[in-house]
Amino acid sequence: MPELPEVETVKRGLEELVVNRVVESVAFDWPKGFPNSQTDVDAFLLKAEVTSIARRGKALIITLSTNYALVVHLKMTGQLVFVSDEARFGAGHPNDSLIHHLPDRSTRVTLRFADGSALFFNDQRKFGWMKLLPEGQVMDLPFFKNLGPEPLEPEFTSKIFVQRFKNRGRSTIKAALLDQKVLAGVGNIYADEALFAAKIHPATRVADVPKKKMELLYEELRTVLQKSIAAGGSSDKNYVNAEGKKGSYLTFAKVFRLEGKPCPRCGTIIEKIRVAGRGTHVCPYCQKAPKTKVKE
DNA sequence: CACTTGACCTGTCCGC
DNA sequence: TGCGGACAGGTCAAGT
Repeated sequence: MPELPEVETVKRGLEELVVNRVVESVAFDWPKGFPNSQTDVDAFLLKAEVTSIARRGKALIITLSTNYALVVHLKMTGQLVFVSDEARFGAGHPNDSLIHHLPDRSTRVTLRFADGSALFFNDQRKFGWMKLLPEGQVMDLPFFKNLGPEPLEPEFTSKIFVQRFKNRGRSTIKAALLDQKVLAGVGNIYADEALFAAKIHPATRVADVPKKKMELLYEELRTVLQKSIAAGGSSDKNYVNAEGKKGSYLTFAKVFRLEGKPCPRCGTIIEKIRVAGRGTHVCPYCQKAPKTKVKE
């Protein structure tokens, strides 16, 4: 699921909802996704206060007063959902209805706070993970090694963007966009949307994309990511924010999951093909296929 | 090293 | 209705 805009949305929600809360209990039985020992949890998570929330790429970093941090990756179907204590917070809280549904069968870890509220880590497909480790060791996790720059940072210029694709000339532009070593945070939805906006066919070799087009792609990618954050991200299926609510970006999407519908720019029917091993949405007229034919 | 493919899981949808 | 297969927002390891 979550790509940069979705994870950013969750991050902002957690800042509002869980910072300053104190962990009262932890329920977990998922060695693969949350491998920490009970001893670690007791020592560094129990009684800890949540001090801040950060995002790097598609990962969240929840920092604790114990100088440990919880690092969370939601992968395809992960959710971090906060639920208030109905009795304490009163009826009418935005997600009161969730109280009666969570935990559910996809709940892998439950953090209960001292004030009666709770944070649920749900993950239907169990691809996600959460690790508790000293704050100073967070960036040593394999996930953060070689992770590319944040595309929305002000210092991330068009020039740097173009440079990141050096040595990737023979891969398709879509595969390169999805490669977290090139850029952090882009996934299947925003790769397709940005390539459509820049009128680049996803199967084009990087070396065959003119510099002008790369510069346009830079602009369009950032625009798409920003618009999605403003819309609270995309909810194709599982994604919800920290209040359990869906994002609305897909109502603005131009090609993603719109195969069979007319292109909003030219009316040609949008096609779904396979590029970089992923389902890929293109307008065959706006995004001219490269000469070297790729299997569809 | 650059690049591609399959594996990791669970659930759903589609065709027979 | 039942069953098999393909597919799903992401990374990894292992292959070429």
